[in-house]
Amino acid sequence: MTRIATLSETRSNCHDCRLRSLCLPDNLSKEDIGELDSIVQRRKPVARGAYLFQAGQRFNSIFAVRTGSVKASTLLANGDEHISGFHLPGDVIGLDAIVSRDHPSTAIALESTSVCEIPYAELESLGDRLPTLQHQLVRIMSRELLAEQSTGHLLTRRAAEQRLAVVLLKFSERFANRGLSALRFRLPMSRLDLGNYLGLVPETMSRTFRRLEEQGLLSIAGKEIEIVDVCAIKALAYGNNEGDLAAKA
Amino acid sequence: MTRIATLSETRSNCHDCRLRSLCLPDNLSKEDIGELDSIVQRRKPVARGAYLFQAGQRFNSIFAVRTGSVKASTLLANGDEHISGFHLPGDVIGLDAIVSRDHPSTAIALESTSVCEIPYAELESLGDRLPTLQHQLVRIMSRELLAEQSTGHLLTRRAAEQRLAVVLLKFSERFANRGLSALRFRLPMSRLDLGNYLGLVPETMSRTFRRLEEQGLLSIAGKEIEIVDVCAIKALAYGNNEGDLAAKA
DNA sequence: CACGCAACTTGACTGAAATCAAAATCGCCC
DNA sequence: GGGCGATTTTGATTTCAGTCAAGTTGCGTG
Repeated sequence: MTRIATLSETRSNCHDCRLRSLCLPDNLSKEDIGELDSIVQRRKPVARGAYLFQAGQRFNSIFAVRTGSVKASTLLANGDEHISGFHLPGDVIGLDAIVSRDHPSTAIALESTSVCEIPYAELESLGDRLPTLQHQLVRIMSRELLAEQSTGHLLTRRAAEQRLAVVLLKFSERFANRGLSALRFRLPMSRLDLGNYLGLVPETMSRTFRRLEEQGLLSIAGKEIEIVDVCAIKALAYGNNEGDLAAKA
Repeated sequence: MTRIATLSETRSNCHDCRLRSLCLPDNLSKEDIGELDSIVQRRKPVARGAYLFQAGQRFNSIFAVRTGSVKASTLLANGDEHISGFHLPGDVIGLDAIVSRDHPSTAIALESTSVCEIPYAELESLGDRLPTLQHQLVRIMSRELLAEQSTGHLLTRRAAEQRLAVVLLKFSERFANRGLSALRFRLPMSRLDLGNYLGLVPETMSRTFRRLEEQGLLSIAGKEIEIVDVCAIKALAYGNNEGDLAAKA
């Protein structure tokens, strides 16, 4: 099974970055992008399992994912792990730490991952001088708010099939936003982790994926997913009709 | 049963507003607050059931709740209502509309409610001139992000008692943040609406409240709630130990 | 390549929340 | 105060995801 979904390598400057329209440079003039460029630190790729930052760590920077993927994880008081999100290239991580000045969760690379690190104090200062940049930051935060609300909605649904259908459609859309196939993609996280995020145990994840495949909605090979019957998946996800939350996040 | 929890009337300017530290004026100098004041529109109280804005409506303003309470509601494709949040005095509403330029949900007053309306274009312009104001807006958005993540976490829990325990503790904390009793408060929303938010049907809400009361954790009179055994509620909410997410949102 | 561990699958069983149905209560308006 | 509609409660039953137990597969490391 060959690899279906791949993000091509992004360039080493914001102006030429393929993910520009999802990230801070969007809406900025060429000159302003140049200024932003000067504060962005392009970190070397980190290996799978590496931490970008840890919960409780002092907040200094936000991070834009360039390649790879990241999960946001919290260690609960009872020793369990809770996964609160998955970040793809183009996502900006760490915005939740701005208010409290420390990171509420740990960011762990799901595969080899490269990020742009943007020191927040410098971003803040630059934003004071470049209003468009500051506005773009606010827009990105608004976008993240919407995404979190959408997750909240999905998690009020009890049915495992529905939860899975919604999250697959959300991934589908996120991949499409990045120029990849909406119908065939590779999920970077384990079934276990995805289940943790969805509030479903591994047994249920296994059964639910299998049911969706047997019903002809999906075709699955390991982590490779093909959405076979988009209409049926959407009907399952949202009730009798398409769209609604999908159009927002 | 007399009314236990009440927010006193806020003053008609930002500087003297009791909710200042939860809202945009926080961290601003007296002069800057004066400038903010000049763009804030203090709307007359609206009646219970009134809309502050509707889903799909063009985004022009954000709203700070001064008195009363508001639910955020979305009409789903299948005709059902989904409730995505409850806003108390000091909360800033509408931040999720910044990116898409239209409101994703409808804001409905749960009781007589007054808000300060802040036209966003004016706020944006003022923020360009007053960096501290813009930074405060970003902090408020970061706070909202945290709160949404916390909701997401609660909703991965399957047990109705745990969901209810967590949400009561969150309300408890929010009331405490506003100078009210953390242990005795009146919930402004119906059991139906709270259940919708939690993904629990009315029957389960009824049973779960009753169980928590029978077990001695709560004392309930209609919408008035008293948390009787804080330790037991926290143990129920978070497993064997206190704190963790509670400390963040 | 072999081994060990983590991830995943499968089957049987259980229990909690949803569903269904109906009754009771509450709040609002005339 | 009465009526009506919405909300809430109560009881019986069903459903489905979690738990328990064990087996299988995949991946990474030496």
